[in-house]
Amino acid sequence: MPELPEVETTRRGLLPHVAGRRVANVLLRRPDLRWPIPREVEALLPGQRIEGIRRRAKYLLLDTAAGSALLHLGMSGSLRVLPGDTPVRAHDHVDIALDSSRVLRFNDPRRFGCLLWQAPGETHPLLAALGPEPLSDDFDGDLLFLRSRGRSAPVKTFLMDQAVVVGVGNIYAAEALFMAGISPLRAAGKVSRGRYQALADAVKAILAHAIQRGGTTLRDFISPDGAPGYFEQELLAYGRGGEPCPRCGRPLKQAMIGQRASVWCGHCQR
DNA sequence: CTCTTAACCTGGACGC
DNA sequence: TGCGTCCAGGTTAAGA
Repeated sequence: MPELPEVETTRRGLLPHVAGRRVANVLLRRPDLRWPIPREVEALLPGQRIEGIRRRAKYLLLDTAAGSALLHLGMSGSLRVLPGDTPVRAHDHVDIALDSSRVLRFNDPRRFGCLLWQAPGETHPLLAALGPEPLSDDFDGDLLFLRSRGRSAPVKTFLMDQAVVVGVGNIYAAEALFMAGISPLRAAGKVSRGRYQALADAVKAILAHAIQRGGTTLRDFISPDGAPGYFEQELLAYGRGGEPCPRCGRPLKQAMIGQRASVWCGHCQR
């Protein structure tokens, strides 16, 4: 489900409800999601004051003096702030009850998400090898160009590699490549510096705009207050295989690239 | 290293 | 109505 804009939308939605609140209780309805939930979550989190929420790549970190809860929403996860007496629904796996009598509830049907722990001053191994944030000045066309030299994988696969740049998933990779006029099938190592500059600009523009629209809701993404995202209606390529290209009118192609459904225009994207 | 493939898991859409 | 198949926004692990 969530790429960077959806995770950032979640962060912004949670922040006013969570920052400064104290954790009253932690309830795990199952011991694991993608991985076992470490004992620190139950042992250390209760009683802590949540100082803030950070996002790194598609991860969220709930910061406390005792350490940080590290969350990933996987494909189907969502976090909501609800009244403490809200009835539990299927796949409500974790409750973090707050001293405001509300509860931060983690729902994840497919359980590809995770809840882990990062000790103060440490960097969790999952965060260690991540590439730069796409909306930061550390990310630009030169970085894509330099890191792609000698690589034969399709540029779409390269762009979705979280070690290259974080936050770009299947939706926004398709959109950015469409906007930049680059075929997703082209070998990453054969894209020019100038075209990578256009691609980096497209990534930044699309992610920033999607955040502004509250993310993309395809099936089930919801922000913490229950609102959907409104970017879906602006998607130009993703999910539109066979439809006319918005630029030239020819039918958009669809195929699997790196085991992910991909849509592009064979005329406008080279 | 880089690249490809399979796997994790559930639910919804679709075809018969 | 029911059942089988395929597909889904992510990521890791294993093997070549």
